Amino acid sequence: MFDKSYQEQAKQLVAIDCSIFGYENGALKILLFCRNIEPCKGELSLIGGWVNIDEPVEGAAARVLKKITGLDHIAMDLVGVFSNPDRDPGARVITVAFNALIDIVAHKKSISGTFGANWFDVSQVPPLIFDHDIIFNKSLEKLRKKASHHLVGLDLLPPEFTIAQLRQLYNSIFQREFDPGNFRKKILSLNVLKRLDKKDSSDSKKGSYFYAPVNKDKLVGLGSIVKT
Amino acid sequence: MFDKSYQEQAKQLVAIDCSIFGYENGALKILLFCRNIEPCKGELSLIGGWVNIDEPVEGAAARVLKKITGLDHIAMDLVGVFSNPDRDPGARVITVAFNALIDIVAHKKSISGTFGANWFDVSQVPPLIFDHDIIFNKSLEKLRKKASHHLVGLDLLPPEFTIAQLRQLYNSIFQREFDPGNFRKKILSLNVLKRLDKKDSSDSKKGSYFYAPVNKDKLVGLGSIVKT
DNA sequence: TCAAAAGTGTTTTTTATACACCCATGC
DNA sequence: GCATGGGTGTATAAAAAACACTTTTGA
Repeated sequence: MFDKSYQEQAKQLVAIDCSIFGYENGALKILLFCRNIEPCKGELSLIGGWVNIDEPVEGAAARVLKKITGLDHIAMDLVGVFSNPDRDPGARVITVAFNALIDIVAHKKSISGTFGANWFDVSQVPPLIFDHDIIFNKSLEKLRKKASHHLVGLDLLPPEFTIAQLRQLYNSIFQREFDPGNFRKKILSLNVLKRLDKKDSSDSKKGSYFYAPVNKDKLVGLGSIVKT
Repeated sequence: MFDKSYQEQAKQLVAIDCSIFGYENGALKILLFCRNIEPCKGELSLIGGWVNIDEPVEGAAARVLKKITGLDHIAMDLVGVFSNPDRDPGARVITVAFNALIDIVAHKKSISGTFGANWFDVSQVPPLIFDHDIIFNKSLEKLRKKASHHLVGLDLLPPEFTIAQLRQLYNSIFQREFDPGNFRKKILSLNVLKRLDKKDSSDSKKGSYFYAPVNKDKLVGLGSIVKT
């Protein structure tokens, strides 16, 4: 039901922006970049990139993430489309925003510093360029929504982790304290984690067992994990 | 963190598509259109339109909806971005998909027939052009997700409705039978509807009270209405 | 009078929450 | 031994689900 033919229609610039989340030292972090072109050169932003005409927007996001992190198959979710005509003072640019969740510990060395990238605690994010503040806020909201019915820990934590580490991650995502006993029961009742024979002794004298997902595909549709 | 300057980047066509949902005679319906331009002229599709360079994507969607339905302020939600390079055989077109919920009864006359538009029961949707089948499926999924924590009835039903009508709407959205007693209790416990003094006698001898929202703004964040 | 849907009440089950308490161990 | 976080159990509260029953009234 198009009211103008394809030829008559104006084309426009399309970009993607990614909120790259990581988790380290009990805090949820986001990767921010020092912009190296005008306008707003030198200011902080989410990572972005153009969408080429021969790739879907998810492809563009994956390409940018690969370049930044060296990783394929990063967990990604659509956050929204930001398209106010004047959102980018350089030109009319429609941007599609994604969340990306990565395991900082395993990949920190290759990321931080390069591309002018630095991790920031999500509770202490400085002002960003354009509408990136708005995008970031919506990203965080989406992350919380996702975490409430999906074990996001498995993307943000190393492949083997303790229940306490997962709980602390949830504490930092939702900015509240989950009861250790109840959280453990809830998570284990989902039947998606198996206990390993290894223990982690860095956080307690007794040591706590490592867990790993039984099956990465079984981590969706878990019902509510936490109330929102 | 753009790797090419604005000038070097290829521009592209951006469109919106809307899944317009309505509810009538106990069935959830979607408005489909007979496409009047090539390619795929004469086949069925969702309603779409180009995004102009001086408007956000939501603006384009609202503009198209206004043209089709005559209505402003239609409830809209982002469904997703569909951008496979070959999704539209006519050209590379990135489309942003939205859900729109409208009250069929009040506006049917002005819609059906015009623009080659017709309402289809969501359980009997014929094949659509391009990737519109995929878009439609995702739209339905999003509608269910929204309905599980938001009283979507208030957009799909007339301004005054009975609890039974709302329940039947939920039955048709989720394709299951909600218990009349429990559904009533759940809805009324949300404290967002007020009972009117009028009764509707079309569905029962006894007649049932009409209800209306106390405040349109209070209909978000209601916690879970139905389990998903 | 009776069928049919509206509306209310009760019981049972499930789930969430609060919190007491034992366990293992490094200091 | 004892402080510390891991891990388990239990008691309570809240929510969801199942379902019995009462009300109203047109046919």
